[in-house]
Amino acid sequence: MVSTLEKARQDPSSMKGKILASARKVFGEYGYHGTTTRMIAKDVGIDISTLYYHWGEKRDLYESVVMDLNDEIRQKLLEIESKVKGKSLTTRLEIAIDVMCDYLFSNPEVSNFILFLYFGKTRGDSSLNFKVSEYISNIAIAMGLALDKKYIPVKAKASVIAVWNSVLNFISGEDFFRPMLDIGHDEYIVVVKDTLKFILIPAFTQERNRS
Amino acid sequence: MVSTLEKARQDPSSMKGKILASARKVFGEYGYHGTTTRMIAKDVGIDISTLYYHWGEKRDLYESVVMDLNDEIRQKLLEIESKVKGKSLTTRLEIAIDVMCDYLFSNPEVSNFILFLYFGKTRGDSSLNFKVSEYISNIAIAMGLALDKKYIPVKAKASVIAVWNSVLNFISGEDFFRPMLDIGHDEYIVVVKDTLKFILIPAFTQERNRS
DNA sequence: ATATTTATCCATCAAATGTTGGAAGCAATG
DNA sequence: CATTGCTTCCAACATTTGATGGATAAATAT
Repeated sequence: MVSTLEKARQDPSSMKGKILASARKVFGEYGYHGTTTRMIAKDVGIDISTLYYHWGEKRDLYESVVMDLNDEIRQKLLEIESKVKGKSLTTRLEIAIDVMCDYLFSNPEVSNFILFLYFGKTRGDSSLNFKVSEYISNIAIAMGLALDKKYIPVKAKASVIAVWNSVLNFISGEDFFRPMLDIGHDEYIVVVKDTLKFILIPAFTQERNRS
Repeated sequence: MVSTLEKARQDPSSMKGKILASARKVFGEYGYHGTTTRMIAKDVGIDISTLYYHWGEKRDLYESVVMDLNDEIRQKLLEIESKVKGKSLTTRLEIAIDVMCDYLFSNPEVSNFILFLYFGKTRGDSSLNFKVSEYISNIAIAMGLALDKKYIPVKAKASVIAVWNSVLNFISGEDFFRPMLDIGHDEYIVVVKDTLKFILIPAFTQERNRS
């Protein structure tokens, strides 16, 4: 399963690849239960049987999307990790925010999909395990919030989670929030980046002397 | 519709009230499409026909939940507004975070429901308008982030949105995030409040001198 | 006590949805 | 050309799901 999945990723022009891309998109918009196999097939432009021929059950297709996303995000985080090496904490945060925002704004269905995964239950089968856990730890280390790889403070992890969530929310909630701000898409991107930096950088860079 | 809705809120022991509460819970867990009318009926402990007798179509029930939540949240925000009056900015933020966290941790289905509303599309009919817009502005004013009620800076609004989202995410994502932190529920609440304060208070209280 | 309204359930329907079988196209191979 | 294997579509099936009609009981009114 994994090998065929990777093949589909490597060749987005193949039918399996096209289906996977559409599935990601539609699942991301409507969630698991909100998506019908017919919707995905229609998005690809094929008959529903063809979809089943390539991917089997709906659940299997869904899980393939999860694994696919897992890989893609791990790669993105590795990219960030290498880019921030040796920089100051402020610069590290700025780079991380910029790279993640650029990536997610270019692939908005990604953050939507992940949020569904976090907060929505799927009837019947137990929820999938999206391996954020290791990501969080890696980010904490890359950001310099944890010194010892063995022991990462709860506060550091929680902070990373908060940041990660903020990013996802701004991207996924654009349709909801942008009208409130009464600005265009491009300006929205700038505002999001600025706001994230405005909120996050002081927290992590200043000395804390609070109760 | 509104009057009957309010009646149901006022009397949670009535059948309409019990259905509304169950609907809120199940819709919050599984989203609109993930929820079946039979699931709600089962949660209440009644036959599906009885549910339809009281609330009519699924969509109507769903919209009633939205309106119900709207009222409840508006009330919560008014409560916060009165509590923070005259306090320092730091204290205002602390109070707001505490009150909202306490409320949402006691009613976890609320934040889940709202997140579905933000990020999930529902097939067919257009999305409901959850009136966050006015909330955001009111909070910005109550927090002292905006001086002029007529003109609220984009940055202030965006900041409030970020805060609001962070709270919702931590509460809704407890099942997902708490295992990463390897702590219990009560400690999780403490960590969430601390993390939010840790991140948010410096951002809003310090003088900013950034590019 | 009788009539009327209200509330609940059982059985059922129609549409939507996940899934499959089989026929038909199509390319490569012998 | 015939055969084989791969791909696609049409049609259909079984289940789920939103929704309703009608019988029955419980409450209320007259």
